[in-house]
Amino acid sequence: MAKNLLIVESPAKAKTIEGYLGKDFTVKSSYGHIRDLVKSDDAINIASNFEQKYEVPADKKQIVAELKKLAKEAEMVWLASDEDREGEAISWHLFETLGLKDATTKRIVFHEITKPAIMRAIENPRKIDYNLVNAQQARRVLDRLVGFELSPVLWKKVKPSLSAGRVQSVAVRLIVDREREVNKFTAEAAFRIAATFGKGREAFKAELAERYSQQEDAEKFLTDCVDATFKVNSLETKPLRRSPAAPFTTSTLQQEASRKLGFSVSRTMQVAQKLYESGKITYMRTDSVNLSDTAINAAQAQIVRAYGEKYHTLRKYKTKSASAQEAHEAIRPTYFDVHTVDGDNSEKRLYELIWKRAIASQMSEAQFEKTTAKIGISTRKEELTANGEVMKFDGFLKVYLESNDEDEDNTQDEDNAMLPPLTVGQLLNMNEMTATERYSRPPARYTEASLVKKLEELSIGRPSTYAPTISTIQNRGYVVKEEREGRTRNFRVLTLKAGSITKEQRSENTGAERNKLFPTDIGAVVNDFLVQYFQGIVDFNFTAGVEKKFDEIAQGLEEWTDMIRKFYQPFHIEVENTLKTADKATGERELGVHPESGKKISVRIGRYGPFVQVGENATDENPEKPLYASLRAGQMIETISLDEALELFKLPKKVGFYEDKDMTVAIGKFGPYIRHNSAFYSLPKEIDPLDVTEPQAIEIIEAKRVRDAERLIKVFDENPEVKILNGRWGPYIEFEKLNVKIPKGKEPLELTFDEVKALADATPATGKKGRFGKAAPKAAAAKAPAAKKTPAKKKAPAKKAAPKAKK
DNA sequence: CAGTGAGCGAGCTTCCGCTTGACTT
Repeated sequence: MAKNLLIVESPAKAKTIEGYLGKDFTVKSSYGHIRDLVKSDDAINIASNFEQKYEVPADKKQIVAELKKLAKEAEMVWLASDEDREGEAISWHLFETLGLKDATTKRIVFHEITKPAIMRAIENPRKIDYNLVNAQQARRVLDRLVGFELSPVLWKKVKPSLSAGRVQSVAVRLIVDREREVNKFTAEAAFRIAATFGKGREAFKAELAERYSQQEDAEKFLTDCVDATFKVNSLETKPLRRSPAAPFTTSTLQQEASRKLGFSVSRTMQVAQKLYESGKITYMRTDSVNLSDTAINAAQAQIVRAYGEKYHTLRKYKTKSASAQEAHEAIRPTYFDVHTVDGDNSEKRLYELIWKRAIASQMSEAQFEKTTAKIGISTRKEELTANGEVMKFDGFLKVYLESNDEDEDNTQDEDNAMLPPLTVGQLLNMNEMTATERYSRPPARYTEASLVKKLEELSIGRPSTYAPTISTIQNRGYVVKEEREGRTRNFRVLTLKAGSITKEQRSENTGAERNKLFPTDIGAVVNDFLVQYFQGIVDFNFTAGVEKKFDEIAQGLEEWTDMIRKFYQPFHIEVENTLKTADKATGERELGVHPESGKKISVRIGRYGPFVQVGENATDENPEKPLYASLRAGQMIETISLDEALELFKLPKKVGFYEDKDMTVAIGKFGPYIRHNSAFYSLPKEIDPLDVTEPQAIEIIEAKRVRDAERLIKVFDENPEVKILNGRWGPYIEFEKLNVKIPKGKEPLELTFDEVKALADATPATGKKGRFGKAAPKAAAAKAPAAKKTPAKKKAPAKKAAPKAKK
């Protein structure tokens, strides 16, 4: 039996440390927090000084039991959870729950998992820091009070099952605000003048700083240049240096993996977790840019060996973020001499990114020489500017270049091309000059990763919660991650070449979006409600403010219950007042009146989502019912126009008659469809649902029947609900409601009913509730539909069309 | 899976931060 039990938070960490410490130590993991506030409303007794009721959740019972047993047998228990607020609280919960004794318990901390760091920690034990624990309790209690008092207000005033919280509600607000900025934005066009000079490889480009909003002015400029001579007025050369970025934190890793690899933040974390568990990288949930001395030395050795001494520069990075708690190192490879790893493609690519970024962070600056040439025009006082950049030393760029969110913007291309040798006074031959109309761009919508960046800047959320927060706001239906098609827009180009000016109109696609976050109507309504009644909570500085208080508590300068009381009393009064006085929020907006009937047309949120209503609600005096139509995907209450709303009432519409039944056309969740004899037939994209003719509709129905017939391979006489079908991935068995795979090598047509039944019995039922069914039966019904919206599953329906079309 | 848009009012929903599995396509 080991004399010492050492408890850390993560099992992977436990394994590593066990290797450092030898036989006298058993190292175990608590798997994070082992206790939490009870789920019910009596978790915090407000009248009794915010006394909390904690419990060990079901999935932690086993761990706690094991730790308890080991603790009893050990001579000394070492609590080695992280050195931050949450970590200190974990140690305290362990102390309380395991029934530890002061005399046989030691608290130790380290910021890096290296042997010297661990040994140093063991030589310098301390006691649990109760100020820090109190700061965590304040954080926990505040979040619970906010979340569990605000959410029920939303259930009453907006819709059941909604949620609000210190972090998620601000995240939604950022997205709603940004969407409104984009909607408000009007693009302004201006002509940019650019010219090319020189021949072949010596050709270069120069631009005019001024922009012309009027075409006449741009044209005048070009006309003036027809007979002008061009001369180098001045040349300036100056050195330019670029430094590498700091090694990754959780937030910067998520951003770069999104930009460079196209990963969602949750994918990044899943892949990083795998790399961490297999010992390839250090811990992936960190806000620190610090590297251990061991790491710095190892990186240096790698760089010197691979690239030479002059490529190495020792650098120590300081974390910018004020809220950083720095319990870990930056994310880096465990061993710098491992350049690539085994595993699937995403693991390889993410590892490579982490390796390069960490190595580059210890490399020398890149050096450039930037040349600026001003070119005079004999007929105008303005000058053209040409920039050229020559790299003198690549430095860290040998391995890594950080990208930024504006990389897609290629309007400024070739900005750092090379210039040919030039001299002041030199006359230049102009090849071509253009005046191109360019539009200003609206602020960019958030991606998952740029939202994380913004939240981190506001000190909202922690490395362990960025990815879950982004899932939450999508699962609640406040936000959707979507593609949007752009529209074409014309722009004018004037070209001066060989002494004459030509004008042409070109077109570009604008406003197209990929994987951007859009607010939904419910997101906007909830946000506006919270902004109106709970300004203080959704204020962007709310978290920063309470964090300051938590710090004071951690330093022992303030009593945590005092702080919470000062917050809670006014907050709770606001909650009560809002419940009493606020109207139900539906986001209702009046669009105008119907051009023919003169009836009022309005949009609002109903039980099944946003819809348009024509006419007033029925009353005793006026029993006529209003007309309703749901908004379509991509339409919003805030932006829908009267014409678009009227358009929605053109469907469903009768198309004709076939086999003694009506055919109607409408648009559903999965696009336009024809309905005939209570069956549905999807409309191909090329056909506008408003223009479908009777023969077209019949053709579509017949085609679907043929496909269905081809799909059916065999029906069993024993049970007509058992069939062999041809699916997207070949033949499969449909056994009542269950889909069953056919084992390889079996001929589908030769299967007997008994064989099929045996296969079906061996196939576990897949019901959507299955996953939540056991652990949280109550949550199953509510969560199953929400889960459908997860982005990972979106791909399937999109691809479905392809194989079908081929036939 | 694709019509709906009221209410007799049961019983439910919900927060943020620490950690990993165990699920399916």
